[in-house]
Amino acid sequence: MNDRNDRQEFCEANVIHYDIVESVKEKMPPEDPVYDVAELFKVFGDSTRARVICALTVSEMCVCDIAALLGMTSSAISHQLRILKQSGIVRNRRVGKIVYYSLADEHIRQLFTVAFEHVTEERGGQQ
Amino acid sequence: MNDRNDRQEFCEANVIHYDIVESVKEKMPPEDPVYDVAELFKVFGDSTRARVICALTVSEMCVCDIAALLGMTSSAISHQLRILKQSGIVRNRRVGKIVYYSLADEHIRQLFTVAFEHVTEERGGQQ
DNA sequence: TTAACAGTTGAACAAATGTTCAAATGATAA
DNA sequence: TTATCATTTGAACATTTGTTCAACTGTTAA
Repeated sequence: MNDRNDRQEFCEANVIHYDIVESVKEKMPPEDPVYDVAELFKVFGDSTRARVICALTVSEMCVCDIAALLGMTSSAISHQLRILKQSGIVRNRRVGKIVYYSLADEHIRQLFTVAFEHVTEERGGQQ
Repeated sequence: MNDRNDRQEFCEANVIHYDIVESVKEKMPPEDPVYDVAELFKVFGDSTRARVICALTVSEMCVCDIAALLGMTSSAISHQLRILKQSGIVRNRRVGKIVYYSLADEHIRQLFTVAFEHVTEERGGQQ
């Protein structure tokens, strides 16, 4: 399309280190999964949802109990559970009027475990 | 403070399973770290920052090159790098006019690796 | 059927957030 | 010194987002 090689889509004007930019462009993970990862982290990045997930780490729970545990309304929790379900983070099963939610994937636990290690080590750490 | 026992701060009105709520309340991780974890995930949860982090996974880079690589302005990148630095996710070193940024912690790589596994396994998975 | 209750849903609102733009640093070279 | 360039910063703006409120499902029990 252009006069030069077509593998650089970025604006050439301000690049300082061509070789590094090229190398990183080749080696960094493909775009789409990165957006998916960001989307996953975004879902984790709300304190209410994070607390819900931590609760479900311990035990399956119904909406009512989660709301009571966290001191919030069932409506607010239900809204968040819907987001968590859409993201494939939680599952639910219905027993009569009650809907029980639980974690859908073992990765979730793993991610929170590593994240906890990070923030607890950080205590009194750099900056 | 109340007539009953004082270990339940939650609203009793709508709790269905007292025992489970009590049990989860005891076993779930303490509040403060959960908020820190949510904060960490929130920083990861922006696609620009996630892409910056993925780039820095490959190599240390300067602001200019990151901006060129991602097709964004240096200003936008600088704003995000500031957030990443404040969160202890990246470090920087200055060489003349140029400021190089790199990942500050090995946990970052680990978290992104597990997250990538999750989203790639999910492809064509449930829901 | 009716009443009661767990849960869901949509609209509305306030609060938080990311990018742009312009101006300001801070370092190099002339 | 002055000019140039990489980077930073603050204000402004549009967009996104979480909670509340009210109404609505859908199931159980009378």
